[in-house]
Order: sequence, then C-alpha cells, then structure tokens
Amino acid sequence: MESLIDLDYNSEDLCIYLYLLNEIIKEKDFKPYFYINSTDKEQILEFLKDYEKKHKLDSEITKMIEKIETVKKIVFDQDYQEKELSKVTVKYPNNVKTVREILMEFERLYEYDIPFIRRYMIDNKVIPTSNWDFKNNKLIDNKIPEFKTVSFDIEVYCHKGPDPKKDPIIMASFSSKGHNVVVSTKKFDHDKLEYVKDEKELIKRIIEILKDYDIIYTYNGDNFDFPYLKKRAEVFGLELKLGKNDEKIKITKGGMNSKSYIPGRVHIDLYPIARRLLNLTKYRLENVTEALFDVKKVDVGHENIPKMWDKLDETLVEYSYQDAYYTQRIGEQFLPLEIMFSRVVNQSLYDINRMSSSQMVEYLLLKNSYNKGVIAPNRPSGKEYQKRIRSSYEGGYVKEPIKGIHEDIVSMDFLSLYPSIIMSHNLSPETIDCDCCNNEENEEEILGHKFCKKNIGIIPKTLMDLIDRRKSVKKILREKAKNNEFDEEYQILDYEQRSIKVLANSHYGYLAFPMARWYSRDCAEITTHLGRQYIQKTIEEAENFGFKVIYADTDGFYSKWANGEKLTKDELLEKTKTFLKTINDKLPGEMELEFEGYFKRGIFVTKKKYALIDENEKITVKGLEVVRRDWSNVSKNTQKSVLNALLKEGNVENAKKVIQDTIKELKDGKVNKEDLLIHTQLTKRIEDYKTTSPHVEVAKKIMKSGNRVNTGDVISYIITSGNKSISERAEPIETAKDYDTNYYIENQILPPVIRLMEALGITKDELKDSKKQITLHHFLK
DNA sequence: AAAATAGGGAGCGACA
DNA sequence: TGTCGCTCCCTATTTT
Repeated sequence: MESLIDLDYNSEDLCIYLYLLNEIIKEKDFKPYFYINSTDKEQILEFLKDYEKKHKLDSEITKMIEKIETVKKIVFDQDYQEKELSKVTVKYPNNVKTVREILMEFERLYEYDIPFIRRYMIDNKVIPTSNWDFKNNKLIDNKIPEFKTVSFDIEVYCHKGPDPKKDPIIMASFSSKGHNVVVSTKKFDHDKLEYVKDEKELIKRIIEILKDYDIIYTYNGDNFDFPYLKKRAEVFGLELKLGKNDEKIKITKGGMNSKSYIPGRVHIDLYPIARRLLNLTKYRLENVTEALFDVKKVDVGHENIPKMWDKLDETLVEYSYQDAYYTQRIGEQFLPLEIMFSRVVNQSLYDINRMSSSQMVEYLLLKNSYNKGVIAPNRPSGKEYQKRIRSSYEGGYVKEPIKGIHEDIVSMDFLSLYPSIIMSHNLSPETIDCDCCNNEENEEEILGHKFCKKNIGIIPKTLMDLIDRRKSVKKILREKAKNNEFDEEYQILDYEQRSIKVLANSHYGYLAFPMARWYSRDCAEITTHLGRQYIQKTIEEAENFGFKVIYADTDGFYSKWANGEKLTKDELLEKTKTFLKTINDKLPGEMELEFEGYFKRGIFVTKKKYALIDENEKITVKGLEVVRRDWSNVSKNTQKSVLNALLKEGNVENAKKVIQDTIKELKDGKVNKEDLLIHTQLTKRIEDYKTTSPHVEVAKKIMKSGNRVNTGDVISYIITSGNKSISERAEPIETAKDYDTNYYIENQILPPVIRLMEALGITKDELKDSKKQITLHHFLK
C-alpha cells in the first residue's frame, strides 16, 4: 500500500520518478509525444531531414524521434470529427520543444505544450495522495496518509530590503508535530533555541532538518525564503540537495514570480492559497493568522530585527518561532482541500498548489478529453488572445432596489445558477451550432445559436460528473451526520465536496478565460443571457404569487410579503415553501431555487449596497463603506454604529448621536492616528498612472525617502491640513504632522452615513436638527 | 468575468 | 481673470 506524493522527470536516469511516501518507482516506458495533422510518416521525416540539411546538422533531429504512428482520434479543432493523424513520440522531454518548432512549419500540431509530468498524470490512472495499489494499478482507499509536515521560515539581518549578496541569514525556524525549533547563529535565552556557530552551519542544519519531512510549508517561500537561501548557500559553496534522492532544489523564474520545487517532497507555499481561499484586505502572515485563529501574533516590524539581534532581545526568537508555528497551523488547515483538488483534477500537489482555478478546470478537461479519445484544442495564439481579451459581453441582471428600511425579508437564490444553466442547455464550444443537429425541427435558438441535442458537450459532461460525485458525497455525509459519525472520513468527504463545488463554479469563468483551450465567448454570453432570463422570470412569478421583490442581483433576490396582510414568520416561511415548490416544478431538472434566509430587518441603499439583520441579531453588510478597505476606520466605525442603531435598535436618534459624537471627537483631536489611515492599493507601476491620485502621490513620497514601493502594495495615508489638493496633502503616517478635521468630517464621516439616512428619506438638514424626534416606523415601507 | 458605486482630478463654460 | 458647478475620465473596490 503506497501513496504518490510527487513526480518529476529525472534527467540523469532519463525517466520519470514517481515519489511515493516510502519508495521511488522509476517509470521508464512513458515517453513524451504530440500530434501532427498529417498521416504521411515519410513526409514528416523528410521534412525533418531537409531541415537538418539546411542547417548543416547531422541526423540530430531525426535521432530525437522515437516513433511516428497513425492514430484515429476526434480532433476538437476540426469540427469535432474523427480522423486519422500522426502521433509523434520523441525520446526525451526536452526534444519536444526542438521538434515541434520545426514541424510547426510543416503542419498543424496538437497537444504539444503540455508539460511532461502533467501529461503523465493525464494519461495514467494513479490518483495522487491516495492509497494506491501500484501492482494492480487501482485505488485501495481514500484515506489521507500520515504525512510528515514541517513549516519553515528564515530571518535575515538587514537594514533595508534584504540583499542576498551581503545580508546573512541569522535564524531559521521550524514547526512540526512535536518539534518546534529556532536555529540561530547567536545564543538567546529561549527554550526553543538551538545554537549553531555561524551562517554556514545554519544552512547545513536547515538542509538536515528539512530532509526529514514529506511536506514543507512556507509563507511566500516561492519568492523569498528558498531563493534567498539558495543564494546564501552559493556564497558558502553549499548546494541545496533537499530532494528525496538528494536532488537539488529547482528554482524557476516565470515573469514576476518564481517557484521553488524540491523533488520528492511537496513545498506548499501558503501565501497564494490564502489569497485564493480567503477574502481579506491584506495577506501578510499576521492577517491570515488573525483571520483563521483570531490570534494576534507577536510583531516586531522588519526594521527592528537588526536592533533586537544586536541587543539579544529574546522577543526576536519568539517572533521567529511564532512565524513557523502559525505557518504550520495554516498549512494543516489548507492541506486537506489542496489534497482534494489534487485528487479530483489528478495533478500533483505541488502543481495544484500553484494553479489558478481556471487552470485546474483546464487540466480536468484535458483528462476527460483524453479519456474520450479527443484531441484537445490548442491554446490561443498571440493574435487570437488579444482578440479574446478585447471582446466583452453582458453579465448578470441587477434590479434597482426599493430604497429604505424593510422588515420580514425572505431571500431566495439559485443553487449554482451558471453550472446548472450550462448543464441543462448543453452549452459547450463543440455543441454550439453543431453539424449533427443542423436540420432538426423544433429547435430553440438562443441569441441566434442552437445547441446539440444528440451528444453532451465536454463542459456540461465534466460538470455533471462533478455534480453527481458531489451529490453522492453529500448523501454519505448526511447519513454520517444522522448517525453522529463526525469522524476522519467525514472530514475528508466534506473537503471533497467543497473542492468539487469550487471546481464546478469555475467552469463559467473558464469559458470566458482568454487563455482557455475550451474558450467560448458565445457560450459564456449565452450563460449570462439565460441567467438574466431565469432570474427575471422568477421575480415575475414571485410577485404574481404575492411577494414584493425588494432587490435582486444575478442569481438571487430579497423579498417581502406584499398582499396587504401581515404574516407571522411561520406563515411567511410556509408561503415561501409553497412558492419554491411551484417554481421548481417549472424549472429544468438541473435548476433549483432555494430558500436562503429570513431577516427581520434590512436597509437597502443602492445596487450592491445593503445591510441585513437576522433573528440572532447577526448583521450582514454588503458593499457599504464598512466593508471596503479604502475608507478610514473612523469612517467605517461610524457607519457601523449607525447601522447598528438602525438595524438592532431601530433608533434614528441614536444614529444621529453617534454621528455627532464622532464629529466632536474629530474636532477635539481625540481620534487615534491609525484610525485616520486610508488604505489604497497600487495596481500598476507608478509611471503608468494617467491621473494624479492620493495613493500614487504618497507612493512617490515614500520612494523619495529611500524606501521601495512595488506594484500590489497597499499604500496607507492620512490627509493633512492645508489648502492644496487632497493628493498633495496625503502623507504616510510617519510624516503626517496633523490631520484635516474638515476633510475627515465632510469626506469620510458624513458621506457614508448620509447615504444610509437618505435611503430612509432623512435629509441632511433633518440630520442636523436635534430637536425633531424621528422614530423608525415613520420610514417603514 | 461583468455590474455597479463612488472619489478625486481635469476640463469647460457661465458668471461676476 | 478667478471660481463655481457640472460632466467626464480614471481608478479602486465590491458583489454576484
């Protein structure tokens, strides 16, 4: 019983190494290949020989060819017809590039750009990380094996941005089950400390420790820890032979990002996963730790590290240790989901860790396509890609809300609207206007297109498989829940159904993703078009039934009972149930409208901006300034308190008081400086901005003071007093001499709360008038 | 991926 | 000639 955790092509042994938990299988038979749109073997060879002659090469190219054979396949790009073409197999993976570049001039090629080990995973059955019987090539069970996991983090002695040429690594921390250690080149008084005499010894020790583990977690290790460690190792003439079989670490650079790969182990960088899975305003390790565990990590600030090091301050050791400790905990939290993605998509954990959801969908489609004997469409050329990027289409429907406060609200939404539309209408790039159903009668046209009635397309088919699998997993989960069996298997299955949901929901985005092989703008457009039809029709039906729809966005709506009578909550929910049954009987099989929630009160401000409170006094805020990062805390806190007063207490007077109190605090200079900070992201390089804006001006000021600013950084600033433009008065917290009270009152406090009040019909003047008592029921609609 | 809101800057005409 | 107010453009962010 064994488990595949990684695989790599070994260029010394000239074969694929399948790294199992406790052994290595050498796969010598699998060879790289691609397809060419020609059945004439001789002509293909002739073309290669001509090339050799022309470039004065000894049969170097033809030697790369292992074999050329005729195969019968359905070619996706050629009207989905079965036809004969040639499969060109070459001897080694790096031959593919050479041979394909020559043959491209001869005929059209297919599947020539799939990395070799990914190709292996597409063509073979083995499911990564499962318990797999390699003798009989079949699954034993789905349990997650006992991996030895460790987290790893380094600290560097530097005053400015770390420079690997001169700034030494001073500490390395590790955390695993039962082993937490900070290896340091100085002696500190701390129970986790392990002392080594110099940096060279430290690097040796890092290698020694990491080589004990199957999975290594880092936070941004792809771009920082490993590349830095490698450069420092070079300084001492050391090699990072971290692989299972003493292979060297492979650091590859692609554009802005690099990847750090350790053969036979799995390096999991948690930073990209956190960005993908969590919805936060900042993604530094401390933000993620706080979001997941509600703990504030010890923070020392990078600029203080050298000082603390020189003074032998143990806080530095604690800081380094906590970095590793929380990295490990975040890793344990994310690993199961990554494992499930890896199993469902059938690609290695390392690759899955670095794939976007569109890429995962693509590899799932490649696998399904291979299993059906279909040759996948090619990725777009530069010109085609540009065309795709420019083309745009209409998206979801958003209904103008009935502004103001409403009570007894029921929300209903479609269960996976877009996936169910794609399935029920068979939307796929090869089913759109297919040849096989062209002359059939009674075919409905959608935006001038017809969809195949005979064969299920690859996109809907892949979706159906996912949905079916999810349904059966959820069925087992329900059974287990009934029997109170919340055991390990329950957790695994729960992660499985979650990963499937993510993949299913990514198919619509994939259709519109410009780099996609199975791109189809028309299918994407038709998906949203049908989505708009379904939601609008459903709103109509709901209103005919007796509901009043307050607001709707894309796949769901908020409504209340409008038939004059006042219903109790139970009566309202009963009506909802009856309505859902009626509507679901009319909808296609795959589609389902469901009850989402009951709210005792809600305030709707504009499209995409509203707040609701449920029976447990839980407030949900959407789109309002409270949930945006580019508003200061004073502003957000005030709006939050006002919302509280309105939704919880139903008290307009209290809301007014909150506003007046904050204004007083601002005028008295009692507001904390941090709470005045406005955070805005730099989304491009400073020189690329066409207009002046506060955050860009601040970025320039930061650069002038000698600090680095990168694209993607979040710039924080305070608006100081004066009479120049706002941009000119924006300052980083360190240099902000004061703050502009008037700006914060007029531009930060008032606009967000006035918008709330105006939704209730209270004017600015009424807000200022403290004599007139206003109660909420004046505004209930 | 599109829909949508909103702030700040810049340009422009009206007006004193 | 300065400034007010309107409108348009650019930019950031969120919701689905």
